[in-house]
Amino acid sequence: MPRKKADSKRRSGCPLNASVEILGDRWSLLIIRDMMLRGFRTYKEFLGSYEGIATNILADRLRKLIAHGIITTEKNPLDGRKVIYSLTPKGIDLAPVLTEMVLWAAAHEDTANQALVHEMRKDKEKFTSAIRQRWAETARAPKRFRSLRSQRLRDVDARRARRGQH
Amino acid sequence: MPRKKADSKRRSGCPLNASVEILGDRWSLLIIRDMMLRGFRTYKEFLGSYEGIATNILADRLRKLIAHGIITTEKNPLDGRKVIYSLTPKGIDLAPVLTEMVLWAAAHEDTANQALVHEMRKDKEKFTSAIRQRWAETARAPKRFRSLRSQRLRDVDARRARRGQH
DNA sequence: CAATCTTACTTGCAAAATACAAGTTAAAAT
DNA sequence: ATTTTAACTTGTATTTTGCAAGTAAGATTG
Repeated sequence: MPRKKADSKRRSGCPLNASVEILGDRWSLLIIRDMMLRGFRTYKEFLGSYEGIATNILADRLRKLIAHGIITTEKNPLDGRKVIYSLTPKGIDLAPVLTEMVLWAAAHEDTANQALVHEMRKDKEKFTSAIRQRWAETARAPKRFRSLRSQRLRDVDARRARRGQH
Repeated sequence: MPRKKADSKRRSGCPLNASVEILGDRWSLLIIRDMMLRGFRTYKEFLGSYEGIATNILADRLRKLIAHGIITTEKNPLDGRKVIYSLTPKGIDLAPVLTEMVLWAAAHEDTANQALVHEMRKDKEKFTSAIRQRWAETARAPKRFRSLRSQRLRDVDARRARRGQH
């Protein structure tokens, strides 16, 4: 079974064209950014992101990212409503692409988040390997239990806080 | 006069969002690839590129790339019909972005052009600085005369060849 | 345990972007 | 003087996007 498969409808075999066909829209990379940098894992979190993606577009993009093997889903066993989205190795490999796009815009456009940019610029390698590190700790199977447990604790806290506000 | 200017309509200040709003479509980066890697400079060359961009879309993308300061135009003084498109420093700074996108797709998708990919993978820095080098030689003002002269000679050759075919 | 929330979606429709075909205009070549 | 070429523009159909309003399954609350 081949791990790579040619998309028969592709306009050309150029690797840049492949990237552009998969990632070349106004939302896909922002979703990946939210997963990679902000640790977002649920539909609701993506919906709440600052840029304000529409719910139908979000559903469509998630579907496409899954189809391209960039993310995967699993159910949260502690709350059957929640779907947990995770980056695959292919997805986490987009870290250098994101990094270069951030650095380019930071150099040539008027943008915010200079702290992030400085960290990236200081040592790209270090930055992307730190991303990988966190991903390996939270998203991969071996340590899943810890991850789910801390998620559950956070949920309990959130509920308690909400009650407190009413 | 500030070299960077905030786009008031931007969805967020995140640098990745800026990149995605400027470059996030199916054609812009392909045009930049053709300029950077294939040395394309004219409308007709872009139109003839393998992926087959539609003429109205091409005109629109070129206009937007100019508006964003990524490319510039000048008239070819030897042929008043021709417009010469060039990458600006901001445009050539996209080389690392292109490189990472190519390497990502080459690693995870079924793509062609393995020679290019190997060269990129062997030494990214070397590759992007070679791109810069060529750009500095052909696109910048100081050596323009040589560039235009060789263009004229190529035109003459092309005409001679066409006549030969009839 | 019935009513109410939450979460992750889907559906319908208007507006915008894209693609395709067919012009148009200015300059160059014949 | 006529034809060709280069760089576009102008319709128009199709596709994609965005917005508002559902819906269904599961969890929480009184």
